[in-house]
Amino acid sequence: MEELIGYILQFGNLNKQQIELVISKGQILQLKKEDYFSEAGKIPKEVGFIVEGVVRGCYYNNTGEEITRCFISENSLVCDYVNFEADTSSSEYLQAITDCCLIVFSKKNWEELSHTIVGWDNIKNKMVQLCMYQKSRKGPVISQDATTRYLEFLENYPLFPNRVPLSYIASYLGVTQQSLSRIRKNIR
Amino acid sequence: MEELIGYILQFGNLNKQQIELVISKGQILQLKKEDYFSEAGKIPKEVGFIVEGVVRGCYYNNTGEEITRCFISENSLVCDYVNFEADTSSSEYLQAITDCCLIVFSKKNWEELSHTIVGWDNIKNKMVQLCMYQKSRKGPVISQDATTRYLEFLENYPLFPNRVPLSYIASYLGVTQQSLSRIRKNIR
DNA sequence: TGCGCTTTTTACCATTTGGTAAATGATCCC
DNA sequence: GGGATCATTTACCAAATGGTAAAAAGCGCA
Repeated sequence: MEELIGYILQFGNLNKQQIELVISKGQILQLKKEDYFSEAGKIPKEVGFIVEGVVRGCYYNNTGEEITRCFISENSLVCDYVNFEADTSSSEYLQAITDCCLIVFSKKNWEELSHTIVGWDNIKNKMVQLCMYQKSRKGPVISQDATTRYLEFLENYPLFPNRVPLSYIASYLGVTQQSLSRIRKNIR
Repeated sequence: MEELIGYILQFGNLNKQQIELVISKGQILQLKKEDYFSEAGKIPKEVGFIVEGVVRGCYYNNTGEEITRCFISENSLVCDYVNFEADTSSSEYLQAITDCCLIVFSKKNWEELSHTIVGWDNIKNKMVQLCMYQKSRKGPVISQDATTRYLEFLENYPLFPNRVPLSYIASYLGVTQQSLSRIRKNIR
């Protein structure tokens, strides 16, 4: 749990008792590679924090193709938060792409923290908003060519090429597998 | 101010007195076409709500090219909110691309609403998070070809081609002006 | 109205990327 | 270990997009 606490304390202060309370509300969840954390068409039921592993956000476009929209790895929240809050159904899947260890909070427990810890809402919203902000900044830039997008991807996620299949990275970058394979070859 | 109040009440309830308080903290701001609402490298000082007009988010990439990252129009918040909250400097410009009428809240006034209206923080955070969420969903999809991106842009922003220059739309969609012009021609 | 300026369109060709298919490489399971 | 399955690379050609340049259209202003 230390990772989670360290993460939270970036956004505000909690005393020992409050930290204990947060810990008591979280549960360990192990996901196997390919397991879903949440699914398109369903209402997200939990907020997660990734202790170990990589999760991707993905959906199927109107031609049935599977598109990877984002990658989320250690020390980050994972949740379709707007739909979690509003009890509305999600439009994407959140899927483990390696074996993962998460700390998860049920909606009930997550809300109880708001009621019992003064200042929790402030911390919570800063966390959520920073996550959303970073997601929008770390993603591939549409006006760059595919090679540049891949090079920037490597800077943002240096370890990923070893951890996740090429096909996921290709769809994330908006190119075909073949093109990405060619780009890799030309870089060397 | 009715537009603003209608917008806010989507996210929670306020009584008449509270509505008056919100109104009293907002100020009208008229922007001329090409004026900046906030600038890269500076700390955002205000939250805005667009009553009339179109604003774009843009920045200069490492080759000095100007990239339009998003469009924001009527009945929407406009603010680099994470940097506004954290008093950190923004990485992009928010620029009026038509004459605009905004209602703006200084940081001081915005924070006073939190202190004086119970439940304001809840409303505020829902507004901000929905804005961030929508921005991430309305944008061009990198895995689609340029024609599809333009067609979806037209669905999301049907009136824009008449209101904003082609060059902004082109950089938003990640294509050159020439390509976008050709795409327009082929669609007809 | 006519001039100068900016925006948009068009044309040409070079380059990048996609689609299809096959070959190679890696992994899993029996 | 061997065979089946999946992931990645390579090749070939077609299609889409970019770069440069010039023409046409639109717009503000005297």
